[in-house]
Amino acid sequence: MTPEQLSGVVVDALTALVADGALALDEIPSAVTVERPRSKEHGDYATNVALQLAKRAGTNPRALAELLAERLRAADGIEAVDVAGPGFLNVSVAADAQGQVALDIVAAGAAYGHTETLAGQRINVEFISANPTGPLHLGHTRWAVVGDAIARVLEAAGAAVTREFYINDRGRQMDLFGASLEARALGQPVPEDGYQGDYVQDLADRIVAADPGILDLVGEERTAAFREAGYALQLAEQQRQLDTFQTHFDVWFSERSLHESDDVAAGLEKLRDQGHLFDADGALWMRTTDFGDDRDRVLIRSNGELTYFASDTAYYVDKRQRGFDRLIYLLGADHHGYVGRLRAMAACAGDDPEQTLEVLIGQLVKIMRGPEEVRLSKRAGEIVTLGELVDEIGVDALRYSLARYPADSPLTLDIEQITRTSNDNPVYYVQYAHARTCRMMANAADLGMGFENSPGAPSVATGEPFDPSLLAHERDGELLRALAEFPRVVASASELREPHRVARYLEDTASVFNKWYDTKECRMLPQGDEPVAPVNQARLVLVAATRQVLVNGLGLLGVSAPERM
RNA sequence: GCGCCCGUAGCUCAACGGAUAGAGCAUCUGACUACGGAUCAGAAGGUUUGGGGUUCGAAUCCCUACGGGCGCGCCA
Repeated sequence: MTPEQLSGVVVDALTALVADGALALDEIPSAVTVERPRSKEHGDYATNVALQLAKRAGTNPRALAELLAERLRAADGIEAVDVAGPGFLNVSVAADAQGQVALDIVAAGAAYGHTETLAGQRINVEFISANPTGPLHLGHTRWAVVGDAIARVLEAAGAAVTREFYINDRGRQMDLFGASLEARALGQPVPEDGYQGDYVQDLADRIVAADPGILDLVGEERTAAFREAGYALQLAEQQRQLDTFQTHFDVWFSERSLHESDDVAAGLEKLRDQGHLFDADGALWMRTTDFGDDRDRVLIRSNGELTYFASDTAYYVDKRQRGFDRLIYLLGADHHGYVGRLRAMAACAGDDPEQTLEVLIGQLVKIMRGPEEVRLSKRAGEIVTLGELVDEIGVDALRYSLARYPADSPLTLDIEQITRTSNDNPVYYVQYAHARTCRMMANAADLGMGFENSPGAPSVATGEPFDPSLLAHERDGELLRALAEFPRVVASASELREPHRVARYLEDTASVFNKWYDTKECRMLPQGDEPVAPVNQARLVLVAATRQVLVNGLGLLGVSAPERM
């Protein structure tokens, strides 16, 4: 029995109590909170429903709990119900109802954990969105992992998700980039505020090597040629890096394209229709203060140039016109000042930002090498790049290490620790547990254990179908409860946009599995010359279910699940 | 000055308002003729920064003080 199923049983019991007149409740909830208790003494599942509803029902929590307990004891699949503390209901599930979960998981396969909670929603997730003027760095790396994992989790909850990368390929930074490349190619010092890193020299050399004629150009034409050549190379490099990092975008959206098409004009027109634009001091403004921004914002400067914010506004309108219900932006903490004007801008465009816009602020990452902080200084050209991190740490360990923390908390990573291939790094702990399930299943197959066609079919070795009531050991129950929780973890990770919950859950589940494995009474394979018994077959289904959960969970984080390590 | 984020074990971090605040690392004890030991069992480590409040119940919500990070351009 899964938590969801138990929730349904409790709701049925409430409904029956109200129908019988034993309980006065104006509204019966459609679902109740069911938790996996920390302590084993509190049963398989616990619910606080009596504490939540007592006041509304005009009774005290213990009395309501007793009333409910009596009903629940009579329900199918429930072994025992206790009332504890201020009014918690602690429920023990019958072994066969619990064991059935393993079979359900194996039958669901890759779909296990998927829900329909966000079905029908079209969501755009924009993340990284770097300038194409240099390598992706540590900060981008965190957003690559978190943004992609959020997208995966939203998909698992049934949403239609588009991953989008906004290329800031317009404006002053691009021009500075071109000028920096040109200066390097000519052996001149790079301009004030230009790009300093060694990679600029490398790029300049590659550009000249590919097109020696570029040096014969003059003036702005030459600067622009360097800018465009550098843009192409850097963008391709970013795309290649993200590809090897298992982060794949559906849309690479160029800021320039907004201006080359009519999008900016159309976006401004829409805002004008809504009545939130005005002229002052020779510039065009948006009255974002109408919607809580702390100052109005300029869209067209008095010199006629469009601001970055004008692009962002047009981009927002464009996304909405492409049919997205909800736009999620992942921004670094250094951009949090931008949130207010984004929300106000959405409101100026006639939307309710509460419904259409969601800005997730990610905190910065500090990186250590043992006791030493690895200093990042873009000005001095010292940056830790995505490529370097992948080379040193590996895709799986790097992704996992960044995915297991909430994005809104500052993070310190120790390179020495996460490169260690021991259980210092939880990614190997989870992957090892998965590899172990694979080896066990292979061993079982060697003994003729296994199921043909479907796991409910009679076992090849015993001729008996899976009997869920044989998974009756305390450790079996612990493992089943952990596995049953997965869909709920995925759903909450998607609702809260917190994929780290999946990682924490996987560590917990791997730990429960390892404890189960270490329990002598729970051996899956027969020992010595013993024949294969139905209980061995039942445990094989449990192992197969564990493997499925670990595979599905690692998949949500974009981390591989190797069969051998 | 105003605004946002944060403060939990020695370190890095968990904990949809729930029961005795949990993991890993580091420290100390144990289990290897093993379904893969990259594992498991155990010890020790806490006034959840301080102080008020809200309620059946607060690390979590509100107020406040202190400490840390970041942001407040007709820059991008």
